[in-house]
Amino acid sequence: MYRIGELANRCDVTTDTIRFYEKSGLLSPAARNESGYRLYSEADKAKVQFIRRAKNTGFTLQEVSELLSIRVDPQHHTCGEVKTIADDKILELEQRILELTRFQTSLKHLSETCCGGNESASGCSILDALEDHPWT
Amino acid sequence: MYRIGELANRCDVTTDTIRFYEKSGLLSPAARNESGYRLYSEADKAKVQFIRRAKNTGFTLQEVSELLSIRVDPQHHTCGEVKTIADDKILELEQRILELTRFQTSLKHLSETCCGGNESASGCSILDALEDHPWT
DNA sequence: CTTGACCTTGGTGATAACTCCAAGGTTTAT
DNA sequence: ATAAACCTTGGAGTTATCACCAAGGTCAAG
Repeated sequence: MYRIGELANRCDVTTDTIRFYEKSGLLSPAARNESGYRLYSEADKAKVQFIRRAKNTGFTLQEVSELLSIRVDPQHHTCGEVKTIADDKILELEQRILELTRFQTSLKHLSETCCGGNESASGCSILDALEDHPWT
Repeated sequence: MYRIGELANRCDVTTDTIRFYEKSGLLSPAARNESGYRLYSEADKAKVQFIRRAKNTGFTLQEVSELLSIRVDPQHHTCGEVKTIADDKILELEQRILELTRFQTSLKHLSETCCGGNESASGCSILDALEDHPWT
């Protein structure tokens, strides 16, 4: 069992962040010791790391909460619900990945057509690159 | 030339958002009419749409500003600079796409192993799926 | 048994990216 | 010529996601 500081260290967040996640209902300590210190388990650590990853991929904390709620109370979720939530998110990610890829393609085009030298960048506009390769 | 309301409509944002972008230095109207109304060109429309797309792919407005500055003042940017900025963003996008893909793979695994029926979802946890297919 | 590093709660502050409002001027359709 | 629909500036409010601070309790080391 970790205390809050050690958990924070291992997950590369601050103690404030962990308390904030608790206040937001995403995470509660596995236990408290006699003097009220929060104590966390390995599962809690996995949960924090999950939250960070999900956040980095663009989910809001509320969406993360929705994802996590599947575990918190499995009695009140059916497999059908789980599948629906997961499949929704999969599609959402599909879209995001597509958009990111298109953006990246445009930037690659820009980079390739840019001479890269010391000349003024008059012909090297991001918008020009995007106009040549429209996104829709 | 559009007035602000029409530009907003065409770009699917509010007039407040456009004024906010102006205040943030991302966009200024091509002109003003005699009574002070903002007037926008097609290029301005392209710019707003660029901002929205970039934002959707996870860039902050500050980063968008950095990208746009290439066009705003091409005299003071060399092709070398443009290439550097673009290549940086390309790498960044590469990372984000990777992470999104990993997340998606995990969700797909969850969805596949989930029976999808009316049973309680006791065995169908996102975290379990992630533990089976660790991300690092 | 004191010092320093940790923990507690409760509250305020910070930043991004809007969003809404008020008081008033402008345009347009009937 | 007037009502509806638009525009102006300036400023205040909102939501998400934390970061920081104060006043005090806890614990291990020297």
